[in-house]
Amino acid sequence: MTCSMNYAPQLRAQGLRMTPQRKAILHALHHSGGHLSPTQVYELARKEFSSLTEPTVYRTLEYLAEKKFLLAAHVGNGKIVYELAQNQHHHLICHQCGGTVQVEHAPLELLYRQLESSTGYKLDSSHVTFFGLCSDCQS
Amino acid sequence: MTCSMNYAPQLRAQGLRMTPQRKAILHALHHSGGHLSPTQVYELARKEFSSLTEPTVYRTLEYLAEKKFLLAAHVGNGKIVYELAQNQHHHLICHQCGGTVQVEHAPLELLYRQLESSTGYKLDSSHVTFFGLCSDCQS
DNA sequence: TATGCTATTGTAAAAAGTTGCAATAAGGAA
DNA sequence: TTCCTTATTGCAACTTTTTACAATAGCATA
Ligand SMILES: [Mn+2]
Ligand SMILES: [Mn+2]
Ligand SMILES: [Zn+2]
Ligand SMILES: [Zn+2]
Repeated sequence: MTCSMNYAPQLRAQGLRMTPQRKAILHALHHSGGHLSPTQVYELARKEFSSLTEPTVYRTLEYLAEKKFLLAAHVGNGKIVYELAQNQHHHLICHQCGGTVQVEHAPLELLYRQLESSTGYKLDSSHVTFFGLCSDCQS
Repeated sequence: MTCSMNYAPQLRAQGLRMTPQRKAILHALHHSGGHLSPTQVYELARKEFSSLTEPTVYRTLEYLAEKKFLLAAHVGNGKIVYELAQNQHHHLICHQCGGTVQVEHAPLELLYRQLESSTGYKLDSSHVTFFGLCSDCQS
């Protein structure tokens, strides 16, 4: 747990408290780098804080995502995964082999403007998931 | 079950069999019109075929979606819902109140072309989910 | 109509995710 | 340091979803 990451001040700024459970969960997400399922977070974070429980993991992930510290994404099936909210991006997933490609936000800007003006919604700029067949799986 | 719907020939054309379980499941989706969760499908379809079981419902929904008879969508949380694959559309969901708006495919065409040429993927044309705040919830 | 192949289903058990509520502890204030 | 407020957690029970495998039943063929 002696790593550069320290979310305590940012949490406090929004009225949230820093707890050993949250430290362990954020730590797991930080060091894994990519997307983690709640089960994976539970397994990893438990190494930092062994008395961690599942309800806490699910609630924390959902809450921190709502507060914009995390991003939730749907990758394929019906599974939800989380990652630290850092750079803005989207996903393109092959529903054959599961292979994923990151997509920049820039090419979506025009579409977003159109949808916002036609629907009145203010769109989130992160984590849209597209599905398709990768070049290998098209044959 | 005396309604116009008859999927048997289409199923057969792909090597799938028509069973009373599948009839009941398709019937439920047909008459409800919109999106149904697996649990909702289970409850509704059981009225047509009372010995239906959960594993069959989950497997059937996933399989029929894979075979393009159904569309799967993620609406908010981590929940997956299904509907009959008919018209091509996408969804825009308010993550505050849950309100949803259908989005035509046309405005996505340009983006799709760009993503296909930049990634080599062939994109699915159905059921992308965007999130945002509806006009009411922006205040 | 009877037969055979195999797609589909049910069973039973486990895994994953959710809920309500009482107990705990973070962190601001005295 | 101690106290207080209340955000956060653990517990226990429950619901939803998944899995492996043996039994069943579509439907093509004769
Ligand atoms: Mn991502
Ligand atoms: Mn839809
Ligand atoms: Zn692929
Ligand atoms: Zn709203």
